[in-house]
Amino acid sequence: MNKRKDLVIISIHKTNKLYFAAAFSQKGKIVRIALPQTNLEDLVTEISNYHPKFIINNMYDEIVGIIAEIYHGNTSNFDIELLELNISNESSHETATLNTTFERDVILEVASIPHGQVKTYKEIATAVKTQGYRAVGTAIGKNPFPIVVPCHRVVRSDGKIGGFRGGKQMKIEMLINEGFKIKSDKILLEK
DNA sequence: GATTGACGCCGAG
DNA sequence: CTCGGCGTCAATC
Repeated sequence: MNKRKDLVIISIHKTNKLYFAAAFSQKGKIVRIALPQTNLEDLVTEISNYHPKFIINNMYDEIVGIIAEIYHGNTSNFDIELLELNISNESSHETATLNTTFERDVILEVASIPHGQVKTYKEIATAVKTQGYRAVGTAIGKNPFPIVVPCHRVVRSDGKIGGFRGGKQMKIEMLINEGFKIKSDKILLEK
């Protein structure tokens, strides 16, 4: 699972029923975002799988609050500069969170999908100049910054929803929050 | 090398 | 519409 040794700061935000959390490096950059959970412990456990050394502090709660808003479909755009996009094998950055340039290319491409729009895995693949559609799916599946990097806005070419780390249900919920209509596992393009 | 994916495409029922 | 089978390629074993 590629554990990091650096100390991270976890900040938390709670909405009605869901807890949100993100891990920040010493430089104040986001190194990982956790998918929301109803249980606070599960949330922290998920992050600690990647960052065993952490402290919980409320200093970034506001940023995590913005992430929660995006999850709920608000249009607030997020400054991608806040994300740690260094690659681990490229520079032995102790704060690196991505593994390869391929992953970064894919993540950056997904990050460019505007609120309220979707793209297909194939379109992402074309954009990063590969025909390895499945490899693209795998890279998106490892997205360390869900919600902010809107991997939920990537669907299959036949209109089906496709997979999601936090379960297809959560992906569907996020798309509905953004105004999409979904019928029997397919997304309807005219909202 | 061989296997495994958050996929895509085509053809057969 | 559903399935199988094959294409493709990066990561992992």
